[in-house]
Amino acid sequence: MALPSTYADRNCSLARSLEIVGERWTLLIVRDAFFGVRRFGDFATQLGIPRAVLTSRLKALVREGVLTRENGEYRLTDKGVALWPVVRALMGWGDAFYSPDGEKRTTRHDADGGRLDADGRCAECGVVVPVPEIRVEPGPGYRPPANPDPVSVAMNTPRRLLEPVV
Amino acid sequence: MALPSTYADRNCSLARSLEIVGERWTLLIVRDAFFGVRRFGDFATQLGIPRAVLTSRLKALVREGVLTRENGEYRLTDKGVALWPVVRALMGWGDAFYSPDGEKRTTRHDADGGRLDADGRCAECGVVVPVPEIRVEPGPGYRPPANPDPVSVAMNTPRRLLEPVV
DNA sequence: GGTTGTCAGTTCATTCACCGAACTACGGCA
DNA sequence: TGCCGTAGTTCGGTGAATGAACTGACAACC
Repeated sequence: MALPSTYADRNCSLARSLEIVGERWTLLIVRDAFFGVRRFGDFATQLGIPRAVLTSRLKALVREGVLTRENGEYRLTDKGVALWPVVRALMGWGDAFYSPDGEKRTTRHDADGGRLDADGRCAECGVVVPVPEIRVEPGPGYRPPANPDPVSVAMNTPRRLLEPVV
Repeated sequence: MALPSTYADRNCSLARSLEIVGERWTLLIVRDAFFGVRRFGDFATQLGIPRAVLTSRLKALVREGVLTRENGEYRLTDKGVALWPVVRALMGWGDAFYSPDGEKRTTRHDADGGRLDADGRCAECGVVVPVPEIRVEPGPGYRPPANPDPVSVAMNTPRRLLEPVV
């Protein structure tokens, strides 16, 4: 998004956040990182994003401390992992209003298999499950794509968040 | 944002949500609506957004059922109010990483004055407070602007969400 | 050593969206 | 009738996104 740097309303953290993650593609890159995508080429093929734009976005995310870049792999930092409630809230809203057959992805507590509610709390044990212990799997609203690329296939296989797709 | 309409990953509600609220300015307009802004001119002055862009965004939000337009006033629908967790999550992340003196806005349960946690739950009575019963007031990280416009002044006065600024 | 392939990123011409300022439409109202 | 405020629209200039082609580094293989 890149609101004007001399932004009028400096008193809103929403505006501040959007300066970082509000630009086009950025939050989708972060989502892919949660789902285990780490390599430049995998982001590019999964998102269909122009490579120049991907380069620019990854640089910005590394500069802002949302991702780290270590020997060719991009990974979420703690600051990046802290974006999970944002991703969860947006996925929840989309599921609620644009997915008539139910959520497209189900999240569970990997340890006991309990479903997670809108706040990320496990229905079995009641704790707010940390991101690395969340398992994601296709939900009732999921529709398999016609020509899936290998990265998408891996992403839609039941898996824990942050685990590499390799 | 307006991702290409022939979007590759139709299986992600995050992408679907971003098609609606991911464009530049859109979420700031929604935030203003939560804070009681209802009139075209008030959105324009408070956000400093080009009027043509504001027209386009408001039309899109009405078309998508996030806002209604009734005799010159734009208001959040239930679908729009359902975006509150998204706004709250983004404000929380910005507060956590870009506001060293603490949150810029504090949310309370208007009935008993209890602080709300990250999930919107009242520290006093423990319930998840419905949006119209949430009171917002400047927090410890708030910095009064130099030349505040009347709309900003009204928005930064303690008030309940959705109450008109007039 | 040379060929082939892959991966990560750059370059470039085109298209598109945003920007700011000026302009229009329209309803009060005196 | 003239003036003012609100809510938009129009328009030329500018910057960013797009997609395709290109570069350069590196490794495997023969």
